[in-house]
Amino acid sequence: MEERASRPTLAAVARRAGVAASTASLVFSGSGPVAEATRERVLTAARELDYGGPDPTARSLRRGRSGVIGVVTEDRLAETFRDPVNVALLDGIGEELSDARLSLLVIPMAGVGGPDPGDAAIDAAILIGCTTNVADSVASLRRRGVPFVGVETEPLDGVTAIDIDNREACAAAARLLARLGHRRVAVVTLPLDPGRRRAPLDPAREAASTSFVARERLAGVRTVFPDAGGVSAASSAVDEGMIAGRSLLDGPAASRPTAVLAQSDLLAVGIVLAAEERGLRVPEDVSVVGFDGIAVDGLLSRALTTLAQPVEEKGRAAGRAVLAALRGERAPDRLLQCELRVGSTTGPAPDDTSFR
Amino acid sequence: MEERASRPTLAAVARRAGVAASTASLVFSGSGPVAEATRERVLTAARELDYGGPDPTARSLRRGRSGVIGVVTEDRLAETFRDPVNVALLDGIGEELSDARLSLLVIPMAGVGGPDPGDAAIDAAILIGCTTNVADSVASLRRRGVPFVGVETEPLDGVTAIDIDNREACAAAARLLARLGHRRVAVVTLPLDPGRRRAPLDPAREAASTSFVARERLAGVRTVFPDAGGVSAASSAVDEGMIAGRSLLDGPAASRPTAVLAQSDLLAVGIVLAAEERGLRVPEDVSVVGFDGIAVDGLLSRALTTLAQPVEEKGRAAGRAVLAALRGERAPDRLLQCELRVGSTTGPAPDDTSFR
DNA sequence: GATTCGAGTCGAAACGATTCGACCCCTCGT
DNA sequence: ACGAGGGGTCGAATCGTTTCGACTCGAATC
Repeated sequence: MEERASRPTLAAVARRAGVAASTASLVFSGSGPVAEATRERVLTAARELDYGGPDPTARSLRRGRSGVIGVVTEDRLAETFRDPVNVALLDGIGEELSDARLSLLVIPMAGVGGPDPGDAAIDAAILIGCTTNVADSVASLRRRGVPFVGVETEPLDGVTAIDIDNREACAAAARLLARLGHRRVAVVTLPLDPGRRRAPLDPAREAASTSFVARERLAGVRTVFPDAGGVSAASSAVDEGMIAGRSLLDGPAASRPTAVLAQSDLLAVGIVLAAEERGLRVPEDVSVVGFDGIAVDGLLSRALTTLAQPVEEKGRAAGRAVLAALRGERAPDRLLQCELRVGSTTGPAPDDTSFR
Repeated sequence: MEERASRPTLAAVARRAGVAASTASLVFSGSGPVAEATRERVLTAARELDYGGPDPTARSLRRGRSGVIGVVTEDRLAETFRDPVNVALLDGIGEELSDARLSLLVIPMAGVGGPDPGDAAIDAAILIGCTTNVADSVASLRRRGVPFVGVETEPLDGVTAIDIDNREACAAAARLLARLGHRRVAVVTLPLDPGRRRAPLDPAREAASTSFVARERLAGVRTVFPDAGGVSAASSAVDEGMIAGRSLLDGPAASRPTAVLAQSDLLAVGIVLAAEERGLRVPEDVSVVGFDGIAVDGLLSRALTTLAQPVEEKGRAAGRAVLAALRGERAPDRLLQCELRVGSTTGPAPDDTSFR
């Protein structure tokens, strides 16, 4: 394979067709009048030289647009696709964008060793799943003058925010548990900061947390259970949920939480598994609530009580917002509501002798 | 927002720092010696002007590389993410690529109204899930001189092929059914051609099919059941499977197939549902086999008999191959094996009065 | 003390297109 | 018949870098 035998250029095609490069350009871009005969001649020359059309990079440089929308994700590429929430989100975004003939560039967030979001040739960007370390990416995009929208990021100046009502959703779940008689509830949070440390919650860590989503969801629970404690996980995954579940469910029944609110369904599944591992029955001994409403049926043989978020609608909204940003407009913020979907992992609080 | 207030350029930074643009370039690219004092001066100037680093497009144009790998998929963007096989594949690809600091550009295949694969600024490409209409994309990439690898595409000249052994896998499933006494088996194929027509199989259509995967899988079945007929689906989806299932399972028991081999798990699920809809028991009245080995547990309350393919390994292999292609090398072809995973949707053929 | 060497810097030439203004010539209107 | 208008074409400038060869200057070499 003669790999890099230089490809023909527009200039070469023009020369062969006996026209100026500018005229040949007109033929391919379609902007501007060209005589039918000339067009024919240029197209023929292109075919003869096996010219595949204008070079995208050169075209982008000159035009100032690349036709690519960046999707900045928190994790490494590999992990982005492993989370069903991200996938559903991308699905929604893609739906809006493919109509506009735009491509989707998946970019890992700044600072994890991958390429800098600013190093990609993109016209606009969407920040998704960027919970812990959004600042670098935002700065990078701003410096580059790339317009962007945020999906569940901290409120950012001049940036359209597409959010779900995390606080109210979690408050609703907490109210359910309160109604069922639970008093000792624990929360398993998403990673709180770039270090992704697994550790018990404490006020200092919470205050220092860079994860807007984790803080909001926690705050929602606290509106009902002001003293709720818990632990933070290192990622949204089943095995992380198990680790967190073990640390919460070990110890005597009198101090054990009777309900656990997980900040993702995957974590929730892990907690259920950890409970079963310990011989605890769900929901008789401990209730578990998840978040997301993704299909976890494959992982769990029962219906998880969860907060179902309209994730595809969120994606579509983000897609529309970034399209607006591209036009220089600013789409209004959105705050989508979740639905509390009661499954079979929640039930009345167990009789608690320590309260008698 | 003053959207397009032109951003500072490298030249502006250089001017401010009192050095030549070429020297400033050296500072950012790191290639070539620069005095510490000069570097400091340039960096300071950059900071003062809020310069975010060299423009990626201009850099790409000059360097001839963009740091982006294209993933060409059959469907529209939106549909790409809806198929769990694609997602798992992307996951595997991303794993290999993120180490190389490359980004992933998802490009819908040529000819569906989206952007042409050649219109994207990519260094190399991977063709995935391109079953029906790969020719245009291949031609486009070739004309552009973009190296690429194919995942389950037709064998292509000079292109590394990452395949699974579709033929042998389907033959193995067919042997299982033969062993169970089945004689009348039908196949539900993936789309056979760009038209994605739903229709009974016939030799002419099969010969004209542009889908390598569909043909191979069908051929595998035919090694055991040379006369197996069936229908083609319009896409790999549960509802398509139901449509296909209905068309196969209507009619008297004597002519009805006793087993159906679907070319994807999603189709298989649809067929099981169609059977149940008709009051047929699976597997007592009809056996169903899928393909892929993805988690369909959420869709079906039983374990599907299926051909599990090593889809993440396939993705990683594709990632490694494209990295090699980027270096101008050609990675060897791979032919990965599938595993016949027997679930509870297959069983002995029903007693068949027409054979007595 | 002349010579070589290399670190550091610079200017100019790509990279491959698009776009703007100028120009030509033919047609149409009056 | 003459000016206006517009379709069609062209040349030149531009987009923002990187890279190549050349040049300078101080230090090391013999």
